[in-house]
Amino acid sequence: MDTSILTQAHERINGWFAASARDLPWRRPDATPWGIMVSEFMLQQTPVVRVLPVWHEWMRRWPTPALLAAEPSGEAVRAWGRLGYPRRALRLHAAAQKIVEEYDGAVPGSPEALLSLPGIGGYTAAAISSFAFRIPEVVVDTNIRRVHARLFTGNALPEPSLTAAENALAAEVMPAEVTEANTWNAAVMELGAVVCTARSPKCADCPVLDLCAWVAAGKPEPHYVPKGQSWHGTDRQVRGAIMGVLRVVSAPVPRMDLVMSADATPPAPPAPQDSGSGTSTVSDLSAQQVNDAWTLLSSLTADKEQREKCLNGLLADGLAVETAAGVSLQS
DNA sequence: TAAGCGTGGCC
DNA sequence: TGGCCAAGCTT
Repeated sequence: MDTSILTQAHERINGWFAASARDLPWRRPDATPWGIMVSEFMLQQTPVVRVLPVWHEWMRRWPTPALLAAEPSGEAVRAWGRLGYPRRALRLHAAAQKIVEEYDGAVPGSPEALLSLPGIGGYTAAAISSFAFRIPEVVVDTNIRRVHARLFTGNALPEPSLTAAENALAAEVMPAEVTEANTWNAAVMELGAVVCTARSPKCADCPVLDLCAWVAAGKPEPHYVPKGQSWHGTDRQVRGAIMGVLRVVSAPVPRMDLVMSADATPPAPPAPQDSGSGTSTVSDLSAQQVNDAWTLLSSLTADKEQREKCLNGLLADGLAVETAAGVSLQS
């Protein structure tokens, strides 16, 4: 790698970040390691705009790992809302418990300790180390991989799955100086998120347009066809619809109601409990939400067998529990 | 290693 | 309209 190219890329991309980065709450000086960790969990496969309101609510409700750890995991799953991949909420809750038990309630600063927590893999461990503790780990996410693929390799897209070569390249192009390296991690990610996007990149706004190997090569097409995610009729769709019901009801739902909801004679939708004590957050949820979730579940073209399989999967994953009264989130 | 795992906005 | 895509992790 040409060192003068690298030096220019460092200066320009970090300069661009300083001038035009989005003002995100987990990037502010008052952001805590816990707040940054929560944001990293939520941002796994989920866009910033959808994370923002949920992150604020979590920080208001659970400003420390100990406060989250003290609640049932079902509360975390419920508060996860519609961010998707609710297992992340379960793992974040479990991670908070481990932080309390093994790290005295403080998010650990070492990449190795972070990696030992549930739901934290290579990317998230490096990201928390760099963003929260200013340890210049090599951060490699999908945005960074795409920027590297275009700017340095000359490809339209990164490889289908993370390769050793991509990791090596990411390490090679990191600035040597600590502060500059940490900024670089955030800056390249930001560039990929807002300028060097997957579809229709905004090259006119790019601070390294004239350095870009992909542009120099005439923007060749991707060297492979990305395989799309199917959705209609999948287990994921059914699981999501079941979770959608469980999130908005306050009482356990009989197993057979969940399994048979699409039949010719669907059972009545479960009604929300009366608020009574006034302390339940569930009581704030409207009957409309319950009705919508139930309608969605009922509308799916899934047979009894698939519903049963999906429900059992959710129970096996710990996203739901079953008692004599029926199925509910963990409480 | 590849498949499985939610959700909603965008073009 | 519908496939594509988003700060991945786990098995």
